[in-house]
Amino acid sequence: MIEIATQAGAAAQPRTPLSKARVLDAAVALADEGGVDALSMRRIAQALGVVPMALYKHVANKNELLDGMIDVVIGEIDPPADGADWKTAIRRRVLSARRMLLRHPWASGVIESRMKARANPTLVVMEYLDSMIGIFRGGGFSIDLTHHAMHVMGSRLLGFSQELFEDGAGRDPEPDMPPPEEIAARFPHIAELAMAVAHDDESVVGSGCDDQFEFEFALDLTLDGLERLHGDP
Amino acid sequence: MIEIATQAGAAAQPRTPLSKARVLDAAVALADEGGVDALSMRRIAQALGVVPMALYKHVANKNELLDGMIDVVIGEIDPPADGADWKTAIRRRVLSARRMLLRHPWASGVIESRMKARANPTLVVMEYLDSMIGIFRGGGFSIDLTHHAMHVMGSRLLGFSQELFEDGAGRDPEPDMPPPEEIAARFPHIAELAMAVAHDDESVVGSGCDDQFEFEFALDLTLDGLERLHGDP
DNA sequence: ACCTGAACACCGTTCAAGT
DNA sequence: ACCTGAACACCGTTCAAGT
Repeated sequence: MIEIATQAGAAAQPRTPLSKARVLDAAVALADEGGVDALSMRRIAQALGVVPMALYKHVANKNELLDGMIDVVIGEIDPPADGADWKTAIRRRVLSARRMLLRHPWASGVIESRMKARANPTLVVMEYLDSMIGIFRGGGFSIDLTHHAMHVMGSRLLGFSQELFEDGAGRDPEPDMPPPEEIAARFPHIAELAMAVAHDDESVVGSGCDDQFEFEFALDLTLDGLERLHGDP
Repeated sequence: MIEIATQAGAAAQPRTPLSKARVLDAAVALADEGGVDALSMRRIAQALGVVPMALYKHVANKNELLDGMIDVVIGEIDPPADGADWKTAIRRRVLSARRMLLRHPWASGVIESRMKARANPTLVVMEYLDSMIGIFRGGGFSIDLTHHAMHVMGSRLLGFSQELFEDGAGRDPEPDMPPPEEIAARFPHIAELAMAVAHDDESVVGSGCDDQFEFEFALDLTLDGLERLHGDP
């Protein structure tokens, strides 16, 4: 009876044994809902009903955990559509990657921080890059142009927007900020642009700026540029 | 005598009173030499010969410190060259920003993390953006095209390379990485590219890839694309 | 042999005690 | 009134003690 009672009590925390996949899934879920700041070894362990040290049996350290989380989300990107020309194949895959990033807003920051830390790309990321290179090569790009294309695309290959600022809506008004009219007077060009954009599409609430449109605009400008270089060498 | 001895002892730590500028300069210097991970309130205080809490008289918290550091390095970017057409004016300024980023490798990460935190851009950053918008407008860009141009340029306006990976040289060989020949077999397109690049310019040691050239290549492809949109609407 | 609690060396920031 | 040391609530990770 004592054993049964103990098992009933243990049923609150999952009985399925810990695995690397379960640790990574818990970490991704935690980051999805609370952002990357809410991600700590202690908190992942708590979510799994496990003592913090138990995690270190499945991931060597936090960096390996982050790499594993990257692999999980990269795996969500659609495989390359076959039969399409290089331009639409690249385009579709990048847009799929962007949808993944919108589901996992923490991912771009984690990927970037792992790059800055001079970490090696994971095998999953290399697989992704290899397949992207293959699309350019299959489209008839020379090795040199493919090399340049990979640099030109850069993080956009993974759906990064490369914008300076995120959507401005829902930002805390800072106390030391001058009032809007003074801002407008000091930065006339920003004010002019903000006015025009706000007036342009009144339908969209918030930023008054269609992120998806701007992303595709920039992506197409880049792909068109590459196509031109590919066409007349 | 005791007072003199005390002053002589105090001469080891700077006697000039603390100011926001001195705090920021110390923080920038610390980040320049040790990276952003070496940056902590406690360590800045130590470098200034001051108790940690003394910093909070000049910066409200660490976020305000980071914003101040951003302002310091943005201030190092050359002012816009007047008399030049829009394209060379933008080009020169972006290249100046890139030189700044190479001097302060931590800056891009700090700027990005402040963006992700949905912080408002500082007045110094807004001044920079306002002047960049002004260059496009002065070059005859319509409001709409200027708006798109600012999105297309994105973080490249501040000299960001937007590359997926930094220079691969000097990276720790990870233990779980397969041997090079297996990598080459699993990722044939990457291998082909790496071989070609390494063979291409044997003069450059390390990555075998000219970062400055690739940056300008991508920048010019973008500016050419904008010029084309500007020219034939 | 395995698991894990306590401990270590940090961190940003608060707060009360001391001058 | 001002300054600051100790303390708080964290963090990733080590390590020895207990089973």
